[in-house]
Amino acid sequence: MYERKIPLYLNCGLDLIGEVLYGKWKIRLLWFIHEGIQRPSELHRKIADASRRVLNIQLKELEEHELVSKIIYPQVPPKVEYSLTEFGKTLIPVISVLGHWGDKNQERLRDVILRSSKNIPVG
Amino acid sequence: MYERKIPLYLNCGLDLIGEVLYGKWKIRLLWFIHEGIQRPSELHRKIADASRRVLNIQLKELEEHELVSKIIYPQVPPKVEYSLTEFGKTLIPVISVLGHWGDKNQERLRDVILRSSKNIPVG
DNA sequence: TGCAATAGGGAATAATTTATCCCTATGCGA
DNA sequence: TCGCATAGGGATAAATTATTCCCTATTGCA
Repeated sequence: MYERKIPLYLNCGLDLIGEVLYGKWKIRLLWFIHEGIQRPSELHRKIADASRRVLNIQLKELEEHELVSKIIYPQVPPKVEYSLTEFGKTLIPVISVLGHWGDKNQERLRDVILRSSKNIPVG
Repeated sequence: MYERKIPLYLNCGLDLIGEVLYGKWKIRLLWFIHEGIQRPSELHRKIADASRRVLNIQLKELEEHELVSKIIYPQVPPKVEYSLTEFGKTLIPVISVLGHWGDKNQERLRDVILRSSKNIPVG
């Protein structure tokens, strides 16, 4: 397992929420699970850009952080279902706020992000 | 300059806000600037854990994303001041929501994060 | 039998992000 | 003159995160 070399910063609320939400696909995972997409294979299909591997790893972290819970049905072929814990559900309004801000400012954001990524000076 | 090899995902609002807020120190920078700490040297002192270099880079990205604006006073020794743009100010309530959730759940978060980072199974 | 679907781990590598170190430049005060 | 403060860039190394590829196992279906 990977061992951190730079310590975590857990001083304030912003550090803490950052720690559990930081990860390329985590917010999306939480959101899709919230929307009822609960089986790993479905999540993989929905988030096709991500490698299966990372999704598994990030799901496990979400579980360790008690944001989602996992039920393994003793069947073959295997069946697994994720759902939000009560704690995880409290994050949904927070994620909503993020999403709304992004949606509301879509055009401008797309514009500045693309311009910045191409390193075009601000006109 | 670094050239991306994996394309950006700019589909929904969550992707977009992620793109501008992703970066180890960006939220903190926005917050401190919001609180009136505006000169680079002050920001460096406040965020002492970060290397000066990255702060400069992330400030420049925030500027390219039109969240902060920069005034360079033609003086020696140089004087520079950052402030939030109108657009940047609209992010403050969003960051507040993040911070509040983190503050409210401080203890639990600290607990699960530390446990997870030490790879101790959920008891 | 051969292949798809299911869930997921190991190892190695690539991509990306941060950190470290050193350099420029100027005026002020000891 | 020496050293500090100011702001910030270049090159390179280190740390972190994500991707790719390959492997396990079982049942059902053609």
